[in-house]
Amino acid sequence: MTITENKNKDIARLRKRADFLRVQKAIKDQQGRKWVSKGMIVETASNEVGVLRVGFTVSKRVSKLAVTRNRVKRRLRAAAAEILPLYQSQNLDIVLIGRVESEKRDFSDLRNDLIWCLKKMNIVQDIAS
RNA sequence: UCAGAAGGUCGGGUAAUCGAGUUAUUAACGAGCCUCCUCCCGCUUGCGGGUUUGGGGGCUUUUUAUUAAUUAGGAAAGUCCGGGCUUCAUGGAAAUACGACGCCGGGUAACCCCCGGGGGGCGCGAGCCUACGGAAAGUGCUGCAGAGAAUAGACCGCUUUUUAUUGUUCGUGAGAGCAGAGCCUCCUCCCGCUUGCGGGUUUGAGGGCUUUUAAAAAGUAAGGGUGAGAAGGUGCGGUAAGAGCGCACCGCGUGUUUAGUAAUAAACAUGGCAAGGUAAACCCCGUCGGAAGCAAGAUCAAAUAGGAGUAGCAGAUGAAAGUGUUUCCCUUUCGUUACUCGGGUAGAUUGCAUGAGCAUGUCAGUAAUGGCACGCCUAGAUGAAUGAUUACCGGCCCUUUGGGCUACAAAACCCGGCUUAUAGACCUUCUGACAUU
Repeated sequence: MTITENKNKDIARLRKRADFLRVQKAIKDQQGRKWVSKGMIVETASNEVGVLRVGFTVSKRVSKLAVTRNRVKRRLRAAAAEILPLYQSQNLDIVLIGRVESEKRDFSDLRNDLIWCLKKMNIVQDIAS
């Protein structure tokens, strides 16, 4: 409703291959964290930018069809757009990795998967309604 | 009505909430440039200048916001052909390799594409399929079956000759009994004259052989059988049986004429007739072909390494390069002097959306297509937008208070094609069968 809420909607995106590789390396070095749920895999690592950034990875392992991969990516993006603005102040890089179930899973379950993963990694202490 | 054939169109819709890219408009804050007034300085006193003061106007632009428009395909796919575009090269001659293509004519920027025609094959038909030059240039391969599979071949069968054997009846069988016809021979009979020989539409009697079967030799490629394929097909003649051995028609080869731009077709004449298939096996013949690709390339540029470009001069006996390879000719470079300055990775910008473009009309053409007129601008991303969620509606199917299905598949420099995938819906023309009038 207010101006501040509108500003919070905009989440920075990870777009360079180097950024993705940095998150992977952080997890390998025990600096970052990774949690697997039925609908997606969530990887996190802290960054120096000071704001929350998110990236999406859907490989050909999910589906050989480009149509399906695009749809999975869009659903993940829609879920992230609903949840992540609430935690925008944390300086984290988050990578969401699509799975085979991501396409057919109910959208509400997909949303709960994201919250559950974040909670398990102690990023979110209280589940906001 | 049912079953088909050809061509074409479409391939979900509405609403609500939330959201993305591009373009344009407007506004705000900031930045840059230009300009006017003011201010300051100089002396040439109406001109020049400004690290200066204050204000106005215009243009460009980052970010944010508002509003509006627009945003996946018929195949966007496979990346199989043909081009545009870009860079590297770019001289002449000869030999040779590699690849693609292959009936004829036309269309096109071009094609392995399209259209029209011809030949061949399939279908009752509408129509469909066709990699469709050469197998008497050579080499290779050719399973199984079959007597024989490529300088053909004799298994069965048919025919002739020779040898051996019998047909029928009875009998389980071994075997026993018994006939007819033909031919040969001896005796008899008759005739002739050469008087012991010759002959017989003749009489009678006896004996032997064949007809039945088997074997051998020879002939035979018509028949059976095998096969995808067995030396053209059908009929008549012919023959011991057969055979293009002869003839007629069909097929095939050759030649001529006619029709056609041509592929080819038809007619006539002529040859008795060539010897399996495979060239999507090598190959032969003919035609064509530089290479790499938007991660091409261009611009701006943190970093890193030391050169890069232009012009002049010199030039050997040598080395290298000249785009498939080799050879020859030819050319250039490798040296030095002078001048100039950037270089180029990460990253950014560009290439990047007006094009062999689309729609309508008209004219030419059987058509593909082309000419003309008028109108339109229609995705442009780059970890990659073109959507997410919910509800309702629509369509099809079923066992119908309900359930199921709703496809294939997403631009990545751009066009022209091909190929493959596709739930379902619709339109036009045509064919066959049945029924009714």
